[in-house]
Amino acid sequence: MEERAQRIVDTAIELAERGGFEAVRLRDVAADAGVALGTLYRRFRSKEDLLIAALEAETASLEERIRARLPRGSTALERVSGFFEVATRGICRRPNLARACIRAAASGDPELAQRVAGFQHRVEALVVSALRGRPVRVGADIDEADLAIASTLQLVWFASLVAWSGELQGREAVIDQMRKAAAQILPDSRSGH
Amino acid sequence: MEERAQRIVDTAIELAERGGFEAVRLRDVAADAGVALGTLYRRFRSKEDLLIAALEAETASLEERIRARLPRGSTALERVSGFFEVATRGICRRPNLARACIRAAASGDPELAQRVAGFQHRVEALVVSALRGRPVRVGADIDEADLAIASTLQLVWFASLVAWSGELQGREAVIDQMRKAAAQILPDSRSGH
DNA sequence: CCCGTTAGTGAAACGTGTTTCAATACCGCC
DNA sequence: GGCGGTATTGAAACACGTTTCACTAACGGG
Repeated sequence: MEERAQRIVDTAIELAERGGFEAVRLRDVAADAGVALGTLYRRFRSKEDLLIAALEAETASLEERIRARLPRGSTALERVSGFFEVATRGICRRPNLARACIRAAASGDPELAQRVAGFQHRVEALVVSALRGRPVRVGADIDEADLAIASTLQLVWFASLVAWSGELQGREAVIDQMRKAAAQILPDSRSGH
Repeated sequence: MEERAQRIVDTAIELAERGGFEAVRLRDVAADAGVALGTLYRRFRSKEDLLIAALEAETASLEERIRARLPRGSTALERVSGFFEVATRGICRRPNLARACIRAAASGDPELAQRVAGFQHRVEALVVSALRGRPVRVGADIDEADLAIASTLQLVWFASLVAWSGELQGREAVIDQMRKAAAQILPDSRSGH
């Protein structure tokens, strides 16, 4: 991404951190980033597009931190629960930003669906990594059963984060829900490996 | 709900059916319902509020139809899968309306969270009904384990519908995902009852 | 160095969600 | 029937996402 687009995204992240979705006023983003409104719209089709770009940037950094130290634990359940705990805390650390990105991701805009799918696949890869206890790349050949488990858990996480973003439940409830879901889904036979 | 509010919601549903979220222009809703814009805003705090009311109305009618003939099947898995198939088809029958309601439900507005939670609890009750093979009221005393299963499946369904509403996947993929998730979660020992 | 093309700018305009307000209609009560 | 209070109306105004456009700056090839 060119420097200009990067600066726009950074500005959007700053504003979102401060005041959430509504605080990301595109006139302000453009002004703060030092570009004209038209330039912003040349790079990003919509506010949601911009916030998905922010989500991607944040995901990349979060992913890096998580991959650096994969959750330890002797069973798949412990590792998967650990992953979701770390990931949830990481996301909820900046609640306004998170809410803004989640809202953009849940907007249901078909133009953005592929990008949101990319995010989901990255989460799935991280879940599979935790399942197996060793890193797995996005797009690598993944066992069908593992992928099915990861896919379901990722959906639960997403829905749970939407509920969190509406203040229907707290951060700990999300973590708890993921622990429960993981316990329900993971076959015990998988505990060792 | 008074007749006036009801008429506003009905009008919103009509417009949403025809053209989705954006087609529900509140000026048009007010005009078509024969009330002033201010009157609409006295009853509904926002566009999302109005669409959640539409969701509630639609849910009530869908719920009635589903309760009328609970999915048959000798195992919990069959019944639960059957429920989600019927429910998904019922919702996807009017895709524009469904997308509009889903978008409102996913907006993450704390003002509406309780109402969205109400919807989720109704779905949970229906899932538990399918699990047990007999009707369960909303708010009834429900076994903790059953509720945990229903809660997880309901979250998967919601997230899957969000993906559908973004045209990331088709209606059949949602049904398939629910079948898979149910198979993952339901303990085999529960098959009989 | 000039030229054509592309990116960027500034400002205005449009659409739609939302708010506001003065004027009016309605309705129960004395 | 008059009165007070509340609901409704009509219209305007505001905020912000989005589009448009005429103008200018930058830049790479001849």
